[in-house]
Amino acid sequence: MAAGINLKELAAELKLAPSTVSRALNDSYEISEETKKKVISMAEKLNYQPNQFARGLRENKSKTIAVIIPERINNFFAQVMDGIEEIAQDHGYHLLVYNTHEDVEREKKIVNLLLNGRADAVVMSVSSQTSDVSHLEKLYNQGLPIIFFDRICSGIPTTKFITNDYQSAYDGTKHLIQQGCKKISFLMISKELSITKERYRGYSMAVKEAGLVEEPTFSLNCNHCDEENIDLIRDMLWSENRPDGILASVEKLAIATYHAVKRTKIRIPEDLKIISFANTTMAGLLSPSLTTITQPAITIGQECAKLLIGKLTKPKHYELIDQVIIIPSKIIIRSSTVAE
Amino acid sequence: MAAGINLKELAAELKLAPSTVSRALNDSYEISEETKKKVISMAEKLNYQPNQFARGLRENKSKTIAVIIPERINNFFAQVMDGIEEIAQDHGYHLLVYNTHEDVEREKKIVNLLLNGRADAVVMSVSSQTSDVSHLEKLYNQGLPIIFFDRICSGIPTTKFITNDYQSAYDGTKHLIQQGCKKISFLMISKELSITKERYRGYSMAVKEAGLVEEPTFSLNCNHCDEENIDLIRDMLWSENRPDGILASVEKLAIATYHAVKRTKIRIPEDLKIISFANTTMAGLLSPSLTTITQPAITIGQECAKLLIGKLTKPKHYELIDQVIIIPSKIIIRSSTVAE
DNA sequence: TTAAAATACGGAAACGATTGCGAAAATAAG
DNA sequence: CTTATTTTCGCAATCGTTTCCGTATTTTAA
Repeated sequence: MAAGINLKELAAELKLAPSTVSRALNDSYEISEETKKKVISMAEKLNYQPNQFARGLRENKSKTIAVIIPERINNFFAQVMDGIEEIAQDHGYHLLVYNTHEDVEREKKIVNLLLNGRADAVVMSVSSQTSDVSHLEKLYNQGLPIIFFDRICSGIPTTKFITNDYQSAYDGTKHLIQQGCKKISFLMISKELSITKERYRGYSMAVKEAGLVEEPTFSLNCNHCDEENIDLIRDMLWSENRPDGILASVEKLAIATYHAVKRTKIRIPEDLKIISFANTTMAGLLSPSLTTITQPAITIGQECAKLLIGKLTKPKHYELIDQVIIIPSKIIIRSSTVAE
Repeated sequence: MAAGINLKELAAELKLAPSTVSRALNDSYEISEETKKKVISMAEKLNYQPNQFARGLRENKSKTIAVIIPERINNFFAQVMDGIEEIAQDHGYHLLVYNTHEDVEREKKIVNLLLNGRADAVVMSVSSQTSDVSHLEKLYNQGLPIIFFDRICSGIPTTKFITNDYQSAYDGTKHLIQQGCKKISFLMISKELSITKERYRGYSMAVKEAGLVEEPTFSLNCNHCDEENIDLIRDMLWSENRPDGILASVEKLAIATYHAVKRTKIRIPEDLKIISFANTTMAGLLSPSLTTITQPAITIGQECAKLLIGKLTKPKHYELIDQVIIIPSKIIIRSSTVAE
């Protein structure tokens, strides 16, 4: 256990007071250049690393951001985190990452663990089960800066980053209609989710505008069990009045649809066209390749981190005002919606 | 900024000494049951949260594990992290996550940041560029428990978790041979990586045993740029003496191969068979579906965390001895290696 | 009844960094 | 040469816990 050297020992080595050494390392104007150089070189030589507990206790800052996501095996969230991490690393911030597995109870536990100063701020996307938000209010009321992305929580007055969910769902649905779809199904994982509501609005509007009927059975509320979802979708595809187009509001439901279709004789895109919100790099390799609404995930992560770190480092210049910032998605048309 | 209450304030509220309250909350034998109850109920009422900096400073423990991975947009690493997190959460540990992006310089910086007690232990998989391991030795010499998984670092005398890389590569190659392949290519991302060496050994052995020639040009050393990899593979597939089988040592190279094949008239599996180490859930949906060597990622994560937390909480019962623990992979045969 | 031991709690010193304040030493001004 | 000012640095308090002591009270043993 070759524990690192501490400030007092370093000071003793230099025959200086700890306060002087501290100031020298923090580049205080009170210390001469000469002394600073000596201190810094000695610190490097002895590989001095300031104890972050002592510093945190004194400054009440952890230089850490907590990121809470509902699932990890998902390119969208992975990309967002890469974006957050990039900016965070640039500013010397560390990332504490938590996966709620779409479970609101886990989410509550995790949020409670964040009440003791372990993180200076929180970036999160709520679980699909989250409707009661009292745990998030508690966090907010503690004064901890918090930002939501994608699956936002409108009840908390802070800044949120999303994509143009309404518009892109509208555009995606319209694309299906232009390709000849008459009976379009909307696949979702939870009615509670902000993204579900917005994307459904866009879908619904496009359907209405086209004068099509919106069958209630076409709005399929799936869950987080892949196998069950496949069965649900397959049942819908086997039914008398089956859809000829699908808008999947999340990637996993498009994947489930592909699996479901494999168990039928339905052909994509001839019998069924499908478009999905998705960030997978494999969209182009599926059979047929999947038309996607792709979210600017990395950018979202970067913007979240920029704003949050701005708020943490220059509180006077940055304000987490109650607003929703929209970064548009891109529709990438592939074979799953276009008959050859 | 409704800051939480601290121990002293809680003690004042209870008209007790801070030391007594601390002991009561930590269930010390020195405190009467009656007092304990009072203290605990008051602590809950006032929502007291012990300051983790003060505690960390005093105990020199952060209850945090650092996880360092080379990429995040990768199901294998995502699953490993889910496994680690599951066990960590059960034991009250938090996860600090870092992505090196396969960049050894970033890896060094990150490792250096971990020298100040921010984490109690480290779980990592090295970057593909890592050959000099002095930064990891420094970490080890500091006495910080460290465990490697998958891409291990044999120079550090600690416990490592891997899958049966040699055996599964051998089996995978043999499977290709049984399916009629005569000219098998081995795709890798870095010669330095432990997994590359082992998987290559298995491949090479199977090729030799079958009496086949191992063309030097068939061992393709790719990099981390997807586009370049696609070009490299396509060039190989366009060459006079092109392979009729491919063993991809990592998932992204199988994906790159599929992309490359799309730009040729080569048919899978008729003209080219392919098997790959991969953990994607979409293997079955690719066209044709991809035969994979799938690693027990979640289990690997769980085992890493179990051992590490055991070492941290009961140092006498757990030892991070210099050994490699093997958890076998599973070969899942799909259409990419089997002619119909 | 008295000494010894167990019980229950308080006081104060750590842990390692930062920083307000004061005091030397060096320099400038008169 | 004296006084004022600046530069440079040390002392000590502080952040919130935990824990080593010490002490008062109660219980047990003799």
